[in-house]
Amino acid sequence: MLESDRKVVRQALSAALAQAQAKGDLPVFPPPDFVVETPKEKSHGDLATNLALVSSGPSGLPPRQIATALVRYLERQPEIQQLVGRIEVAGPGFINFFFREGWLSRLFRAIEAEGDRFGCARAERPRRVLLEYVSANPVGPMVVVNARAAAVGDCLANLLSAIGHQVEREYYVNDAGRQAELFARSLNARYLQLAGREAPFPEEGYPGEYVTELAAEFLRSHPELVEMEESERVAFFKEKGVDRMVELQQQELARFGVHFDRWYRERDLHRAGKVEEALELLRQNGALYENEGATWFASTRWGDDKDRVVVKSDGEYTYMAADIAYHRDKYERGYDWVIDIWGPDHHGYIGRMRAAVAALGYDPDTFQVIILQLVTLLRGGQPVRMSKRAGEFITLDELLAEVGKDAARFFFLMRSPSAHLDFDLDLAREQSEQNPVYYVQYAHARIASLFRQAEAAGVTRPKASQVAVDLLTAPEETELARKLAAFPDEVRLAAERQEPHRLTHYAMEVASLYHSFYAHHRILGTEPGLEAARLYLSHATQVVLRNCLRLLGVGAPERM
RNA sequence: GCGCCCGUAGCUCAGCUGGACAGAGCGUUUGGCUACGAACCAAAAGGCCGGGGGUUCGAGUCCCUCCGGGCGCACCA
Repeated sequence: MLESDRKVVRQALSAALAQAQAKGDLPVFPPPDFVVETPKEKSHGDLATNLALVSSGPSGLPPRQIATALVRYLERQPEIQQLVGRIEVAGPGFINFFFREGWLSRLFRAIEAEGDRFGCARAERPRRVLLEYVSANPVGPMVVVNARAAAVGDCLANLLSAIGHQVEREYYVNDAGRQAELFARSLNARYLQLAGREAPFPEEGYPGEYVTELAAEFLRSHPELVEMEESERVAFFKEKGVDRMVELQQQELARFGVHFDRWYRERDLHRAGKVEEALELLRQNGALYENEGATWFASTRWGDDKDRVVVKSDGEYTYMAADIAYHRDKYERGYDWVIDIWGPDHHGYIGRMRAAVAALGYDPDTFQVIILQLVTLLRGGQPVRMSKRAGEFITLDELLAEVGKDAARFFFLMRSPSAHLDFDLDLAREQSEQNPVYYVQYAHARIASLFRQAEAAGVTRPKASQVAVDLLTAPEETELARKLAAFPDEVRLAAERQEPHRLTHYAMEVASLYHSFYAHHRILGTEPGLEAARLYLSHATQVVLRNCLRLLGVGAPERM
């Protein structure tokens, strides 16, 4: 049901309860939390509520008795009389609402009026959100787990925007740490080797082929580096080599349809003195102390398990020092909701970062971490073993070449972020016609084809206000329409709970209901009123599918 | 040892913050194209929701406990 209709019912219920209590038909108790939802079972009406059930405890009355009293007051309300044809008390004490046909007309008109915006909403309290995700070290190509983070983060950003928040997407580039140093030295070694010099490869360096390719690129563009001082050359690679890697990562993600508003460089954080600043602020807040030559952050005072070192005894900052400064900077830039997507190997990090946010004087509840579980690629039913350190892994580009952008994104978004994902490459590639993504896209393309056919026959889609919705009475028609009406709700739920996978499931349900409708009912060439109504239902389905796929970042093809 | 995630159909997973008979995709079996796309539809088989306690009118969902799997617990990033 449309959210606006649901709101009407919810308010009517609250009013009915208050009136029944005022008149003494029900004892006085504080209004409980209750839900107004679309029942799974269609014989239970268009909307149902558990108000009477949850009132049983506080009132001491049997649920059905409460429900009966509430219904008496509901039926007197003009808003309900207009909207609802029948109200029943069912099961243990549910109140079920059966809507008049007018709701379908309202759905069509809403879709006509809102078009591409159908499903979106204005937030009651819009927030400035900074969503940070992927943030892989700039030392190699995107790997599969980064791709999942990219898909999830991108979709989440779309969702939060859709419910009215102001969202910015950010990628944190760790270009100042040990990994960047190792990468530079690996690049340096390959460069010298290609130039015909003796050069030992660093012990924990990056052995991947891409490093050699990048070295070759530098040898062509900067042959003079051979004569440069070793430390100077490494510094050059740490700067330019990393920059080039970041560029390659940007291009790779762009091919996946993922774009960031900002690539935030850790390097800049250090150069602008923001790490010192942040630590100074912590010091002023009494959050730092010295012990055994190191500087510690007393994070336990803000709920962490143990205190953390921020400046090592050798004078170097820890990774965390920079990260504290980075998160402070996010707040300084004015965001009031900071969301990070991290891998499961970082979950032990949440407590200390939360503590840091609090110690800096910000509300830790505005800081949220989504832990995204890992991906296992399956080939021939067997996991594909990967090791970044050994230089053996499947890159995002390789995945795209194998299964395509739409299938990859859809697969990544099919599971809850907190669940491990098994990605079956054989299924995604060799049996691509079996993929859920094609099933959904097919429904969209099929509707596009229908309208091409209609156009050739000189039939045009009517205005929503002209559709005789009472002609849509078959179960395949009403069930489809009910599902379409739930779209704004689905978007809101997926956004509020940060669960993009709801959308892929919803899309499959809509596609399934449409295919069933299509198989059971002739559209073109039926009696004109019916033809128009079914065309409009098809149009509405297409709008919802397109909007849903756009939120997912998956294409909605006209032909396939 | 402590913390987090996960145990639901043969496989991979949903399950609307506690609701009305437990769902989907893949796989298996069977049927359906001389009108709009068969990348589709229809039907069937398949489950003590890991085990055991508890809270509740009501538990796959919340609490306790045990079992099994994954990942964390650095002056690494």
